[in-house]
Amino acid sequence: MSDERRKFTRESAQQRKRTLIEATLELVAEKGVQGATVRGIADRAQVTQGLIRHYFSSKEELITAAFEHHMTQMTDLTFAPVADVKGSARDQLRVFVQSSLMPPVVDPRSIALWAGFLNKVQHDAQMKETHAKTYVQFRDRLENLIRAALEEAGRETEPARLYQLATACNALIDGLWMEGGALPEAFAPGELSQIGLTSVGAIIGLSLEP
Amino acid sequence: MSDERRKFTRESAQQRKRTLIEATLELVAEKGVQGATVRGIADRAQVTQGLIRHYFSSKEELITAAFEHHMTQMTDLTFAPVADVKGSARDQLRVFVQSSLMPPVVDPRSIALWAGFLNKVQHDAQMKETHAKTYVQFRDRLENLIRAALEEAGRETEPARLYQLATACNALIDGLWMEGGALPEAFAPGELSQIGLTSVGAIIGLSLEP
DNA sequence: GCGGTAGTTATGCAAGTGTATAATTAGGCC
DNA sequence: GGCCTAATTATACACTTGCATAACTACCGC
Repeated sequence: MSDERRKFTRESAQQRKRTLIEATLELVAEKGVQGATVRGIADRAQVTQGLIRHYFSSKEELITAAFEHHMTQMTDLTFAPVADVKGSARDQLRVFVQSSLMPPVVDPRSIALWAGFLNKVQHDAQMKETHAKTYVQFRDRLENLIRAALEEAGRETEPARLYQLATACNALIDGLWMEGGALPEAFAPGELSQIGLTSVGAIIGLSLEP
Repeated sequence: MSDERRKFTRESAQQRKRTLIEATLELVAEKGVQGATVRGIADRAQVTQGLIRHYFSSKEELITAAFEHHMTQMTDLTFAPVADVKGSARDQLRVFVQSSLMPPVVDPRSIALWAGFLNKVQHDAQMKETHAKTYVQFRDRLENLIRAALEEAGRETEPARLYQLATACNALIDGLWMEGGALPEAFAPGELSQIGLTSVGAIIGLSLEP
């Protein structure tokens, strides 16, 4: 009697979409966008493939939704820790750099997702916009933190210079993030944060170490 | 008379393999590894798909060969410019940083390839090794250049500190490389090199600007 | 010129792909 | 408790995929 019709429970649209998106992200991280097949996603989410079409009009739409969900989550993850800091601007900058270079932000899965989505990002206008927006958001936040920390130390900085500093620090953080995710075993816990703090401090000329 | 058998010319194994590998790299950059189908690669190389099997026992093998070819080429591209520099160690470091942040090293295609191959790199032992080796090679070269430049300036540096400096500069370069490739329109020509030079100089405490 | 061989093309196949649609059934509502 | 509808499953289809194998032909050595 193995050919009984599968039992199921109804779920809210929100809940189901979320489950499907999370299954999608898992598979994209593991096998890339093309490797994340409709059937694979359905299996992972413990539903049948037809249900995907019920919530998303195409695989394309599901992928886009998953990408947006992931980007939002990454932004939240990096911005949340600094929101709790009540200390000086320098402390806020320090926490921002540190938390950007620790799990769960630094994670092989994050890198895999970034890489998995990149092709789509370069071809799909909507995803490209989401990507650019997230980048600018991160960079601007960093620039503001740097400006505040420098002002606090009594150092006025002209905008062009500030832009350069933020771009450099952003690249440094991204590079460490990438290396930490791509070669996880190459770095001890806390090592990336340590290097990040020292180097951002050197770039902007203001020590961030306690 | 459209059903005539296709005309062809015989080529050396080396030449054919190279053509196939280059077609593969183009397609992986455009659509990722899964999107680079055997038929698509054959089309791009202007041969029929059966020929691929004649030179590579599987798609897997072709992908691996293409990856290795690409990594070798990237390494050559970054190391060649500095080999021509006869000046001081500081000059060599300067040229290394500059050329790593200019075309053809900085290129949307390079990023797309990096991203396209990443999944395979994380799952395939041979590709993982090639990747790690290339990373270490680049990092060590950078470390040696930094050490030489600092020594030249009369500054001895302990190994642990040197390791940190090299890792940080490496991350900075990688981050700028990534951003330049992923958001090409966001940077003016020469801007990445400029930011790279200033920031590497700040990190190691030795100005690289002429 | 002229075979012969290996480089190349053509064809076929089973498995997997996204999408469409019909058939069921869970669970809220009266 | 028994409908009724929307959530879910099941099935089908046309197409693509990597791989295998048979058929052909360009070109080297004689």
